[in-house]
Amino acid sequence: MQSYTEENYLKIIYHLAEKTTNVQTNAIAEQMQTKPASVTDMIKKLAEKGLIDYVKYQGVTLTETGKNTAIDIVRKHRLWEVFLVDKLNFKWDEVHDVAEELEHIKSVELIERLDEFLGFPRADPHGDPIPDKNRRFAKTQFIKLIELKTGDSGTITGVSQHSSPFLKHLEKLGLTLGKQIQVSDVTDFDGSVEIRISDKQVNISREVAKHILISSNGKN
Amino acid sequence: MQSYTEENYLKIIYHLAEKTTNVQTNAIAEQMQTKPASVTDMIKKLAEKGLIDYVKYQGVTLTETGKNTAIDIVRKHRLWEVFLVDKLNFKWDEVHDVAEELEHIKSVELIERLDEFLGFPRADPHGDPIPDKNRRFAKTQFIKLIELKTGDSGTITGVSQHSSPFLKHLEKLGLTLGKQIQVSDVTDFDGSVEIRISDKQVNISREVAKHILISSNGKN
DNA sequence: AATAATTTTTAGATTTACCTAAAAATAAAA
DNA sequence: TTTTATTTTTAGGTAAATCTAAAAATTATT
Repeated sequence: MQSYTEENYLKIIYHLAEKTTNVQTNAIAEQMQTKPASVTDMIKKLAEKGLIDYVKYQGVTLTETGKNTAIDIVRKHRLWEVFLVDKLNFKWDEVHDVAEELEHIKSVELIERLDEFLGFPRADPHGDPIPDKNRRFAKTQFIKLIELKTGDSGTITGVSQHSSPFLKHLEKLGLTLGKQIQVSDVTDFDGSVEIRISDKQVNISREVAKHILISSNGKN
Repeated sequence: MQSYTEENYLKIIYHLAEKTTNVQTNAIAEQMQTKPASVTDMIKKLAEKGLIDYVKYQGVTLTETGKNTAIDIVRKHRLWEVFLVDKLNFKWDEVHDVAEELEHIKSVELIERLDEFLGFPRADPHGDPIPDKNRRFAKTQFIKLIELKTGDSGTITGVSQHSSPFLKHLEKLGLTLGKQIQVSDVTDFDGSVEIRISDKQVNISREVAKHILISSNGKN
């Protein structure tokens, strides 16, 4: 049985491990909004509990057990987000903080029933995949909007940034999940992308385009 | 902003205060499953924060602020119980522990939307009243089944014991909320009560009858 | 009212998750 | 390959919530 804090460490290590194999102390500290010294304390403890492998100065990796725990938390977080949006009519930019709390509720039964109640959703309101109860993720084939060439089209199926300002911005532009888009131009000057969506033309910055995930309908 | 633990203290003091005006250290300790010495520490802290009035050796009472906080927690607890039973098909004897965790989720918006989603229920699955967002309880007029005389009838509208064995027992006997009953006999010997429910006769012990709450249809 | 029993508080420790400041190890630059 | 910069760890300490054991206050009993 882990504490709230331990669970947060595992979750953060899990997410960091999606980018780098050996997760560093400073990276964890930044995500946890704490100091590196505190992280060292905690990772020692997690290592003792067999949740991570830890070699001094070399960063950490999750053990099987640690990874399972992390995936369970991710699953809970995303299911609660679906609940908040689908059932309680929260907007996609309002759900993160609440889900951050709800993800620590311990009952297994609760999550299985919630999953069923929600119709076994495979993605959360931001398009992130929801692992099933056996911790298996549906295969998803995302491509970043920024990687599309002029003429390419696809469907918006996710975002890789969950900050409220970013999501509100997308919403204002009509760039929500499920929308069909086509790249009509890529500006040489600043790399901003001109896209067609529902017969309108919108221009988005490179920075925005980097965080929109597209399931491609194939090139041109 | 209170900690999880502080909230539990306030909630427990609130419930104890329904029976006695000055809530004693030992009583709190028992409910909190902790030691009196720990309680003394905590009530000092709560008193400093202005959540309770505390005179050494004289027990505590909730201040206005403390009471409000406690009612908010009770409201959350009961709304979540309704959610678990009505939406996720939990049984009434399975919801307490999970609701005990859920009641500490902080978002006000969440609770208001949950309340609406559930259709603004006025009682939880055990018949306990749910305060509205202004902390007002619906007036309820309960009478204990044990207080009914032979011939009296009424509707089961609550229970004053939430333990799983007790609730399972009631369910087996068909004594669930909303059921119409009539007292057909009270045994002199052991005080057990014979009742008629849906044309069946069931006999319940004094102990059980004490914890069933009836909204009376008037005497005889 | 004096004694006994109970309740409550104090004193001093422990554990968890933090912190700062300084030392040690590793990585990058001259 | 030294020197410098960065990262990480150690050492020592703090605050929250708990504990045990003993002292003090209150309540009950003779």
